[in-house]
Amino acid sequence: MVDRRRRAEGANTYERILRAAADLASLEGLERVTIGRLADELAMSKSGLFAHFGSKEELHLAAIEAARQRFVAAVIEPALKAPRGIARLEALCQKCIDYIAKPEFPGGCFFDMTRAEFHMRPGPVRDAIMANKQAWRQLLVDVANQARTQGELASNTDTEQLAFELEAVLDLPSWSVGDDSLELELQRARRGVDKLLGSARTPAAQRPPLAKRSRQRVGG
Amino acid sequence: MVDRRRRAEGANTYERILRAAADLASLEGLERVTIGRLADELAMSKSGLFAHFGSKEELHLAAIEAARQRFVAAVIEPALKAPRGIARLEALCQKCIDYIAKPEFPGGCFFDMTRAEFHMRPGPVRDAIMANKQAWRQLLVDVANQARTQGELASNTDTEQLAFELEAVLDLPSWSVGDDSLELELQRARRGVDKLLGSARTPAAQRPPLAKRSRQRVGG
DNA sequence: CCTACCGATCGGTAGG
DNA sequence: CCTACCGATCGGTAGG
Repeated sequence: MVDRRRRAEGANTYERILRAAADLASLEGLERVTIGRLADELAMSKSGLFAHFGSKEELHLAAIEAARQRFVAAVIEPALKAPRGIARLEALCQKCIDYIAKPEFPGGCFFDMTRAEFHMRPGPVRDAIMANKQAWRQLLVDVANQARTQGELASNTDTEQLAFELEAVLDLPSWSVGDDSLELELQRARRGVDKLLGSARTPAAQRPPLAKRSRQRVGG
Repeated sequence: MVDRRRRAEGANTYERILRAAADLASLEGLERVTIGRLADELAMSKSGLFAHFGSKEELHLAAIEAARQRFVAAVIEPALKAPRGIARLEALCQKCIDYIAKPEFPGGCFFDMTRAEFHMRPGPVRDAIMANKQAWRQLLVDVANQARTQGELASNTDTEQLAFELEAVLDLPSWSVGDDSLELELQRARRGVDKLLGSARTPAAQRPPLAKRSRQRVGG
């Protein structure tokens, strides 16, 4: 039964370890992703688990890479189906909110959590986390620039400022995961995104607000 | 020399422990504020330090209370010197940015860090951290309500939405403390605050933007 | 405030 | 992938 399920999920041990590691990191931070706790959770011996990695730091780096792939699959790939420009920028924001609403990681956003934990701890782990957050910011800037070039955002739009503001409202609800306030905070994030895009949008590029749409079409 | 300095700072052992605990928590999280590390840093024995508290959880709770007092002294008390309403709301935002720019805590905001760390870990520590964050949000709402009542914010302003958006842009620069991007992120936060207050402000309540003022008068 | 100590857990290794 | 083990550190206690 267990063997069948494992085969059906196509998850080998290495992948199962990294999934459990990223999930646990989103709940309590990478610091608490210890070899002993993971081994217990996966019903393995410590050394059996550890043998997949050269060190705890290598386990952390592998968990970050696994989390990156999950974020890309949950947020970026679906949003890239939307046409270039304002529709794609909106889709990125919507998918990012969905990714917290129906948590890909049980504790909220893996990268918000680990950035908080490691931002003052120099080393490869910090660098990998920060590189992912910077790539996300840059993606927002790039897609906003496309929208501006296409005439969907006002020509004087400061797209780096806009990306900062979008990231700010998209990040905040992470800390309400597991709390009664989550739905309200997510709705405020949706409205915040709408306000930011609405005020930068040119009249020709008006669309119904995110906060009032129950589902968004992202097909391209 | 050391004795003289201690007396001059008026810091007894208990206060010194809690200051070091909150500082370290802002850098690496409360999890890493261990009795052994604190004792080393303060040149005390583990048990001598531990004797001030009933448990590690009590130490954590005391550190949170000490951090609250430092936040109040650094941000809230100075801002409350500004007159009620929009000036006070602006002063709260400015002082909150200053509190990251010239860090009261070496790792950025103690409460941003510990909220990330504990939001999914039920218990008194989580509750105390969340209560502080909620009180800050509610203060923003209350002061915004005063501004609206005084006719400085448009009568249809959703002050809970505004407080969410202000908190979002004020929180984000915390994660750039210790990074080259800090100054730029702080400037974006200032501009974000200006945009939010500017678009909610009534024409009668226009003021020069935060982002362009080198210093703000907060006297009442 | 100290020394001395407890069992549990940490990251990691030896050897298979 | 396992058992068995290492020294270091954890939170906490005994006794002064």
